[in-house]
Amino acid sequence: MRLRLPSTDAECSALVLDQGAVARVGSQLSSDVRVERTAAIFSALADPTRVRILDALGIEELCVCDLAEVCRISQSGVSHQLRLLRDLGMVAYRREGNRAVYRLADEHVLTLLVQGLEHADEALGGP
Amino acid sequence: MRLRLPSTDAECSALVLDQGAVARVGSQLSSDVRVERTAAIFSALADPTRVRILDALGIEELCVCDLAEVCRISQSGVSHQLRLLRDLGMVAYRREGNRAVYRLADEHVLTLLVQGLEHADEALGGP
DNA sequence: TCGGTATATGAGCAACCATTCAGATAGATA
DNA sequence: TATCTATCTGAATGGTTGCTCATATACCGA
Repeated sequence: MRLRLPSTDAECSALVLDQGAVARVGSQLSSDVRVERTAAIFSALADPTRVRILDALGIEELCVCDLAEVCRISQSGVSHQLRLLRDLGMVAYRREGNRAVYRLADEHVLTLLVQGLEHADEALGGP
Repeated sequence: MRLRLPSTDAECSALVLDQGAVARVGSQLSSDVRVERTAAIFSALADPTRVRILDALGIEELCVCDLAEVCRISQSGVSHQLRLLRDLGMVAYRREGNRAVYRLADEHVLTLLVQGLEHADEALGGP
């Protein structure tokens, strides 16, 4: 019993070496939506500017202009990134006169970020 | 006292609204290397194929060919991604005859992955 | 040594993305 | 109302990247 039709990829003629393992793993593997949503979450943290934005908001809430200063990119650039983070529910904001004051949406975001930062520290002695 | 020279960006004329906040955050912000290393780690998890690879290896170790089957891409594609993950120290492998059997490098990788997966589950009821 | 098989690597391509520029929108002040 | 400021948004662009094809390397059995 084969798990899929022959690939269009010419090189994969043998298809599977250990059918048992493939079946076991295949049945326990996360669903496509779950995998894609996870990748999307990590994608949000996969850019230095966004990491800096979230790191900054983890310290205290800031308006767009000040975020631009802290992140050393244009205000427009920050705004684009903030929209992305907003759409993903990672940051929230309130209007205060002209300003839009942004903050982290919840603790969970900070937890994930901090774990990444710590992981980065550990990688110091790595290859 | 201004924190930097006037930006090349035409629109950011005011530069900073709350100098105090910018100074406070700027002094506590993570260093550039730390931020970039963190983004690099998250980048490794920012692709559905790599999430699938790590998720699969979190269940049991697999050879390249079987990983290709599980991830439904070509063997070459998996090999490229595995090299990336290897260079980042996220997976390790042993040779077994012709095969290269891959496994997760350490627990920390799985922890990070699982947190992302759980975060993805929570986002179900989101916007 | 000679095929056959498993993996790795390089080139090329199509898609995506982060940034900036230019302009639009909205609130504050006069 | 008019003006200034803060933010947002669309378009254009340079750079990155994930994939496949083609090929190279390495290991095994005959």
